[in-house]
Amino acid sequence: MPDTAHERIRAAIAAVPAGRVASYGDIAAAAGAGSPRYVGWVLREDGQDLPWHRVLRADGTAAPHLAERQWELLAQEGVPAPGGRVRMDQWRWAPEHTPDDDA
DNA sequence: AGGCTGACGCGGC
DNA sequence: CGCCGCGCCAGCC
Repeated sequence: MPDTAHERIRAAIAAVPAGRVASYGDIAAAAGAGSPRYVGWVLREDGQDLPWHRVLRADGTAAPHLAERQWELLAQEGVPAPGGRVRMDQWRWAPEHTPDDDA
């Protein structure tokens, strides 16, 4: 189990299966990052080798400069983004149990 | 040391 | 539907 939030975030993103998506907030929560911004920071620095295209905003939209690329990659996994927006209520990756099962 | 920014999220107007 | 501010963590100026 990674010590730094940086690694936990990378692990959380890598844990998202193909054909499913997760929001920055989901990743942050699953990794215990505390802030969704931290997720974006990690992806910018160390996300080139991660399935970053499976990470979307909470409302199902994507970052402007990556959107075109993101929809393309997601489409290849079978995730459609009609109107530049993925149906989070349908494609959002649902963890089977609570992430921080420390208790 | 202080202040701004960013692949965000949410409430308020 | 849009714009606004605040909180969040870390980095950069």
